[in-house]
Amino acid sequence: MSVNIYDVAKRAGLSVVTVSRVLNNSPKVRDYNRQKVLKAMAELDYKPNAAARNLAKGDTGMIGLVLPAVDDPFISQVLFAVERAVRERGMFLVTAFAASDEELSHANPGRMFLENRVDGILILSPIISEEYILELKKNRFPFVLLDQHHSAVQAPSVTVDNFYGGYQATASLIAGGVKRIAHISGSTIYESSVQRLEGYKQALRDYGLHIDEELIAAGNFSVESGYKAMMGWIELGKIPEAVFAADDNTAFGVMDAASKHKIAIPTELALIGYDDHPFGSMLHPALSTVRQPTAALGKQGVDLLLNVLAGKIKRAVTITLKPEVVLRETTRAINRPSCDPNYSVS
Amino acid sequence: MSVNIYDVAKRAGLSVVTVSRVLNNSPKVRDYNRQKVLKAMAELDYKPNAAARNLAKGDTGMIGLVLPAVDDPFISQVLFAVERAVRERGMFLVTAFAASDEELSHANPGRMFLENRVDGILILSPIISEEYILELKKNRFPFVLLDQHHSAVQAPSVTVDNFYGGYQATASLIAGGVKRIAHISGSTIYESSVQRLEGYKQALRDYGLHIDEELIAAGNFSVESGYKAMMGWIELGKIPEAVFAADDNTAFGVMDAASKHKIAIPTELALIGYDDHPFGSMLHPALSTVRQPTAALGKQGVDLLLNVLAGKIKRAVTITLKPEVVLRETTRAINRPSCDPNYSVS
DNA sequence: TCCGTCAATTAAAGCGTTTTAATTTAAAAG
DNA sequence: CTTTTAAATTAAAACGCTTTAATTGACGGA
Repeated sequence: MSVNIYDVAKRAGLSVVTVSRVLNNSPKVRDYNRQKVLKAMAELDYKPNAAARNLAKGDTGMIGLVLPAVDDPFISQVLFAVERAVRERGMFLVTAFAASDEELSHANPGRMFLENRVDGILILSPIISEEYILELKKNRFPFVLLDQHHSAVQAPSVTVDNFYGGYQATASLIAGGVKRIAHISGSTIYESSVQRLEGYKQALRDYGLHIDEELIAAGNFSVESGYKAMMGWIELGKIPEAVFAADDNTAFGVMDAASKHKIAIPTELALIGYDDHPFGSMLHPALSTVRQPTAALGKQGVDLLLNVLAGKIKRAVTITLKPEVVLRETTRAINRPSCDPNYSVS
Repeated sequence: MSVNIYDVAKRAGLSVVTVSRVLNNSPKVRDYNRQKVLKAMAELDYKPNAAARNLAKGDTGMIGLVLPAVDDPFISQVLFAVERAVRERGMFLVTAFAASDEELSHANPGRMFLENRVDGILILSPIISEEYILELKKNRFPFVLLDQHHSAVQAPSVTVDNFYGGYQATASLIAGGVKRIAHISGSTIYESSVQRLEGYKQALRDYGLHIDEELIAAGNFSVESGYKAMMGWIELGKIPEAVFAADDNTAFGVMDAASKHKIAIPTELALIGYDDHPFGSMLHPALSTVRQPTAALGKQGVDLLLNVLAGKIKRAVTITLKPEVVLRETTRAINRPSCDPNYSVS
């Protein structure tokens, strides 16, 4: 049916091993013969059979990525970075989305390693169950955790320092000369939310500012939660001078509420988000934010997994990356006149 | 090293074929024996080797998806739908993102079929080159086009009726009692943009409205392009009564500009976008839009490809799906008082 | 009791590669 | 010109499963 390595060998007048060597660009093939093989391949339109190669070599050349099925720029960016890194290493990416934790633990990712479909998996889902991770460990299936601290279980992982991000975001607000700084948190089931909140608190403490629990609202990484929190403060007549939102979505909600009540940003209200959502830079005023190293997260995650696969990793190493504050127009920078008309809104 | 089918057979006291039959749940295994096999598998923690199965069966159990690496809800939603459909059919999804057309044509997707990594591929990228498609056809590699009309090349595809969407969006604006309706198009290199524009024009014609070329702005599916277009009309003193934006991003830009100039939506300016971006429903006012059947697109795409793989498809069929107008607060519906204070902005 | 039939099982070949070990060829050294 | 060494090639086994064809076994009818 389809042309195989024997057909190529016959056409080239050489043995299959020579053909195989060319396929795996082994150095021990005379250049003259290599050309003959290449020519035969081209003439026959030969395509190596991946299954056969995998079987013989004992690996799959594929990496699995488990991630939540949510349309979020952070997730997307990491996904792109992982795919690119995997591709650049000559491998392929198999994606397994999980709508729920339940689905995640049992359906696809399970099959992915139960059927030996991939050489190893990366797990981006923040709500992966400990049980699932333990199962992977028990089965000695290679994996790396992305952006999650699983304190209970030792596992190789690449994370982003959310405490640092929260601290820096708050500090950059403080640097604008503002004192009553509110925070709208993300869902507290995520460790990242908790860390950002802690960073916020620590910054306030370090700069001698009061921590007002009434200015800490519980959000859930949604536009709506930001809108509601801000509306709550407005209705209470307790409008903060600045808001550190747990993510940009939340910040967009704050902007929406502020715009509705003619609260000028950043003169009356300074604002900073988190995640560097692409929309942020297009709004007027443009949203200050904390940019996560998504590209590095993806790339280093893949590298770490590859090292695990190569057996180069002894213990459960954790790589921690630092996010970066991006100041745009919703914050008042130190050197920026706070009443510059360019920064007033509508 | 790892436990294989022979180990299971030995443990169960049966032959490998019986074990294989159980694996493929063939009916011709006595239930008593099936239990023995299952028990042995569990005891030995047996995991079938996918490569070996693929080699023996002649397929890979994998579907490839080629798509652009852009963070866009439409893309994400189709991706989720495809992954789910693929998973539900017991297969796996291999994703290949392409940052550019160049990268798309030559790098990953090429390898995907050159190495027989997948049984077939779905192509979501709107800017796939004709050359690439022809190469797939020439190689008789099974594929299905998603959301793209490739008039030049006959190929099985699932598309969404953008003309219809543009027409309905415009018609819904007209139904609100508005006459001077502007349009901000998407990049005209996309057939979808052209179709939406044509639908818009046809609606104007059908309702006896004048087509004013000055009210047709060239956008590119970005917040910025919407902002600029709207600002352009404002500066020209030629503010339309309504805008049909080629996508929600563009509409967000329009809202931003309107808010900056205290133009009330929908009383002074009615607005409708396209794509049903999750943000749209969270804004105040909530954005009216055209929802694309992303779930159906993904699912039917997979089904069509599977039919192609099964050899059930004779000619290059094209399935066309219809989008759906979602009216929220930025449009004035017929039965809705156009001056209701709830709909005025800031 | 024997034979035929059907169902269930087994033996063996094959899927397309890689890889180890053995062999041939070429080149260099004596 | 022979021998030694290295380089390149070849033969054959292995990877783990599926599948075709052959075999065994059980059962009922004559």
